[in-house]
Amino acid sequence: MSDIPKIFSALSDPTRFAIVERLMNEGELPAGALQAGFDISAPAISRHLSVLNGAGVVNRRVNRQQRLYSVRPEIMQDICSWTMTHREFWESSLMRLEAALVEEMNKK
Amino acid sequence: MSDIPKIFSALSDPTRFAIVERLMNEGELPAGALQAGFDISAPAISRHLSVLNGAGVVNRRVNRQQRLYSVRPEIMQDICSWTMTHREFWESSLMRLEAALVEEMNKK
DNA sequence: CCACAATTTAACATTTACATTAAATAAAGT
DNA sequence: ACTTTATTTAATGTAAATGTTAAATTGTGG
Repeated sequence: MSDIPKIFSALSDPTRFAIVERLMNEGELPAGALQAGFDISAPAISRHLSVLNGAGVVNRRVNRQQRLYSVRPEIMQDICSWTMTHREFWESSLMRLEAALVEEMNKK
Repeated sequence: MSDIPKIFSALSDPTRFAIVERLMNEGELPAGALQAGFDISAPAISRHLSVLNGAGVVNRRVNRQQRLYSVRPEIMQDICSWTMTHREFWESSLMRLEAALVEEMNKK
């Protein structure tokens, strides 16, 4: 299994989170296209991309003088799977909360 | 919707991640019980719990001189929901990857 | 009220994260 | 070869995170 805290660390920065969302919505993009839209320097974006790559969140591909980045879908599946391993906990907890709310309503 | 990067930030620390997993498996626990098992000082654990609480990941409840902590199930649901909003992206991507693998197999 | 137990806050040191500007690298086009 | 384009690496400063020990807080019980 993959290192979930490391993935979360990569996604904990708002800029990196936005980059990943953009890549999922728009597909593979070069570093330059990602810089546009973030009020931040090119080296800063490059570092963020390097962090994402280091955590296995994105892939890097070279095409001419561009570096194209894309989200590794396995990472999203890993996060989803992690929530699922605790699904019994949170689904039953939420049901108890809902039941407690209904109780409250009936009392008043 | 909730602040996913903030939740990820809270869960990016290995100690905090382990605390949250323990709380989900064992249920509500006092700070002291959480300290045991982590080779770290009580104030450090207290700070980690405060960070988790600040991000809305855990709830704090007072009972006698103990502070009891538990995971807020909504947070797990929020993370799960976030992956689901991008499900089309990652499921189709994974299918393409699998198809490409099958192609490779057939060639050889 | 005093002592104990559980936990947090304060003060401090150290490491890590993130931004910037300037310089380096890589690939193409002229 | 020289210039332009795209991106990264280096050097540096500053802010934030994390750990420690010591002191303060909060609640129980003699």
